[in-house]
Amino acid sequence: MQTGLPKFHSIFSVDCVVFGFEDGVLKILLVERNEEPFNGWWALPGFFVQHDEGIDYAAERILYELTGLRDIYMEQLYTFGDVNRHPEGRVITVAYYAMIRLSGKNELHPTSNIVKKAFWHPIADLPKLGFDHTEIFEKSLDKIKRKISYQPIAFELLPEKFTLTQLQNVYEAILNKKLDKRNFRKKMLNYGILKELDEKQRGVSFRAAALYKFDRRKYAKLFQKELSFMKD
Amino acid sequence: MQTGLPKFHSIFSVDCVVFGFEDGVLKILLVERNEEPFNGWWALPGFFVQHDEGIDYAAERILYELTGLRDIYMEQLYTFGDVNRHPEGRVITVAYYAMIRLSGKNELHPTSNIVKKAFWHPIADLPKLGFDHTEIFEKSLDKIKRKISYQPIAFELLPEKFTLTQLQNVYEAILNKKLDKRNFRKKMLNYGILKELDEKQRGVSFRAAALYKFDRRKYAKLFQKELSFMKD
DNA sequence: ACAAAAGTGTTAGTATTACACCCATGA
DNA sequence: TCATGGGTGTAATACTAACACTTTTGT
Repeated sequence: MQTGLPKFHSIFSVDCVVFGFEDGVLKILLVERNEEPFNGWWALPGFFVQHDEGIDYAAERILYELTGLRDIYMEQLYTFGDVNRHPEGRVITVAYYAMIRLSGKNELHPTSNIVKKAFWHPIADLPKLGFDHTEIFEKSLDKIKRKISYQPIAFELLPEKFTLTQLQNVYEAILNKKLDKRNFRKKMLNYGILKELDEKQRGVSFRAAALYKFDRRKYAKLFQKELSFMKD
Repeated sequence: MQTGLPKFHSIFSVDCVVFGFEDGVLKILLVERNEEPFNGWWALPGFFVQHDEGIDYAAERILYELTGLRDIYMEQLYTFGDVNRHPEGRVITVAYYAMIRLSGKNELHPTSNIVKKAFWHPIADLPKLGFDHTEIFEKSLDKIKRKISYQPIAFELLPEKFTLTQLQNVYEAILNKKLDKRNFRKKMLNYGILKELDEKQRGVSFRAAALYKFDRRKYAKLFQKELSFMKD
């Protein structure tokens, strides 16, 4: 390294909070660590950033290596830089949050042996996590609670085609409160960003619900990038 | 450094977007650099983080050294980590935004010679800045535009005692649009977080306006940390 | 026929918008 | 007395919140 740059360097990492929605329950992805420190503990998927890769890219790479997941919605959350957050030295971490459609069985295939396995865990009763990962998770949850009210991120957790009840369930899981069914539907449909399909739900033992798609084109047109969802 | 930490290290820095409000105009703090790269250019105040200091602390220290400012409202904004954002090597930067009361003449006293001087510049016609600082500034402006609608950050830019018109001017400067005077006042007073003082504005050559204070106590009580300001 | 979830409207209350004139003060 | 900004109210509209029953379907 050259000229004016200082001699003291630091290590930095990324950690990912990956949200998934399954069985009406909001979950995040955890890994069981296979390395010191916190060997055998559960933690968020995360690892060191290479010297020659951008941090956004690193976040995607690391998530892929630790879980086999790729091409999912991901945003930077916050950077945690307390001096003592890593027991073995100064490591600054850039946290990301991500959302994924859990379609039945997404198999998780870590390709790295720094973790023993990866698995989904409901956010309701998270165990104690290694490092400051509990704090990171909490911050990510706050973030999506706010974000879901002005950006259409709920759709990232649902399959392409979904029912209004499923959509409401996502909102309820993230906001952690019940919403009124009639008001919810009225509001959602009013935005004009859902397209009702000719298709109906299949394989249920009761009245089949109409299926909808999120209409990205209409969304982009109507609100150039933003809208006010769900004050409820 | 020990055990499992990798050999590749990186350098990181903090950069600060400091907002001030003066003569009805929103300004940010710039420095004239006295070092390569971008020697002689204007840029955001920023510098490298020490190996043994937390990043929040580093942000405060660096702002103080480059400007003489201390104890001001400051929040982390975003981390910029493209590989090539710094021309001399890999430098990841954590950006902060800050707000300060500009009471007449805040003298700026850099105590470090890595900058020639520090000065306030209106955001309306910012020059080209060094590094990716223009991008950082834009992100910070987006952030406060949003934040001012749900957190009482406008008060950070005003003196302890202010008039409703001054407060409205802050909103207008940040949102970059005119607001209706009657509606603004009604709304603000309705929140119940302003305390009207017995005092009036002095030294003006027209009808003196009533002075108000932001009532932090009431604010904290009413809304445990949040409220919805100004959809206007 | 029954269990389970889908689907549907109205009303009351609250918040938002648009809009224009008189008032108090210092020069 | 004039110039300057301070201060004020109302009506129309849009949004939010609360609330319960009928319909459809598969078993």
